[in-house]
Amino acid sequence: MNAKTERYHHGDLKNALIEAAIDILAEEGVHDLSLRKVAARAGVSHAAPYAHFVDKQALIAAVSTEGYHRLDRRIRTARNTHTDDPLRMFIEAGWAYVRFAQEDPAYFKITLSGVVEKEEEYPSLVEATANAYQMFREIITKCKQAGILRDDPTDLLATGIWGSIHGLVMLVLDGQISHLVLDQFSLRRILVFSLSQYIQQKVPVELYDIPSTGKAKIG
Amino acid sequence: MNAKTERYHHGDLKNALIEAAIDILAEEGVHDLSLRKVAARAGVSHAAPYAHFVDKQALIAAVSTEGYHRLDRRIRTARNTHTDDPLRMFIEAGWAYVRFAQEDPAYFKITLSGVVEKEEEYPSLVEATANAYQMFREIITKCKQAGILRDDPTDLLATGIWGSIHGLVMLVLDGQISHLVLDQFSLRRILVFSLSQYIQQKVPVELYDIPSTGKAKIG
DNA sequence: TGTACATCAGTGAACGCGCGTTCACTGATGTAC
DNA sequence: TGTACATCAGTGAACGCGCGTTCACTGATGTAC
Repeated sequence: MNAKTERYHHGDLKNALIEAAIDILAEEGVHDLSLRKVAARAGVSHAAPYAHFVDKQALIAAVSTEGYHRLDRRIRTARNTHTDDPLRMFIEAGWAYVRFAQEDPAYFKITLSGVVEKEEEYPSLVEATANAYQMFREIITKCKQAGILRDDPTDLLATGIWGSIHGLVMLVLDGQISHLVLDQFSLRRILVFSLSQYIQQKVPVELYDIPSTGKAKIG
Repeated sequence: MNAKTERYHHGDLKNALIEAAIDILAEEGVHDLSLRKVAARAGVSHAAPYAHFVDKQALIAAVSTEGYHRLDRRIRTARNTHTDDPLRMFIEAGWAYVRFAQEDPAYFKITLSGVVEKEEEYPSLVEATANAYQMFREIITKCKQAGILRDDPTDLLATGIWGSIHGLVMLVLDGQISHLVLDQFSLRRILVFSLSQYIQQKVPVELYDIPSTGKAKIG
């Protein structure tokens, strides 16, 4: 199916439009996202999107769905990287959420800020959100089994922890956290501090540092 | 100064415009807030606001400032009502935040979502945010002294706890929390659960219930 | 108290803009024979 | 392989709309004498 690219007039306008929208979000923000700009960026006339989306809402729903997929993929990667160390898995999963938000604030916000009004009309969006939440639940279950988290109801833990991470991210993105605070404590540090309130054992100091992407190890 | 109402053509258009904006936020949401609607609602022509605000941003900054004042007032009330019971004070302060957001989601969002771009140009807004944060810090300090909270840096505690409450609220307002979860646990219950992660003693069960506004007491 | 003038809050017409959406169309591709 | 037709992705003009902002003005209030 991928080989079909460029087959028709454009080839894969639908996905090109989604990508264009994501680019605009990254470069100009939520308030400058319009169907006309998306079309222009994809190199088609401003009426072309209507061949693929019934209206603007539908495009946004598609963008949001893709956002959940990407977020899901990132957290899943963090989980799979640390299957043998649940504590680390827990923290890196949260950190993946923070990084996703920081790297593309407008995209993160449109994905998670419930801009889509009638969510039930977009089944793939509903599925994407459910999948992401389900994976998050699995991480929590694993941590409960490992004794990292207390044996509280998973949904209660999930909601509290998600809220903790989400709120921290939102406050930072919206410039609500004073520089006086952010100069004292890195975002990573604040995240680990928040998460450690839920953790039933001492968190090793090295987890307070942002993990390097290289493979170098000391010792 | 209050007696001056109705003195001039309108009397107190500046504040009337702020109130009109708040009404529109409550009834129509953030996306339907325009200078023209605000003016119409206040009963003046659409150019009249320019006698009091240099542009739309300035009006929004004033609305946001007033939002911080109201939020501040609510939390302060919760604090003053429970000076002799720090644990309760802590939880009711958080609950005041949640209630404020729930009662007027759009107003809460515009106040806390950093819509105002050049915040430093609006000193009274900066002052309002600083005051609210300062009061929150005081509550936390009091709880540390009472042994309710651990002796971590106040700013770290403040940021973590604020993030916890804020994230929970945002996820609920944006419809991200599944009904399957909200049917199991009330928002109050989730809030107390989140806060109790920070609390260094057992939280009495009755705090899981929403406090009645009446003065009736059992026993 | 009365008149002349200054101040300034609020008016109403006008501006240019970008928006979402529609519609008759064009023209490239796919399909039947 | 070649022709006729159907399909449908993309075009471009047009629509009506509400927006933020400006500007010359009006008319009520405050002030000086």
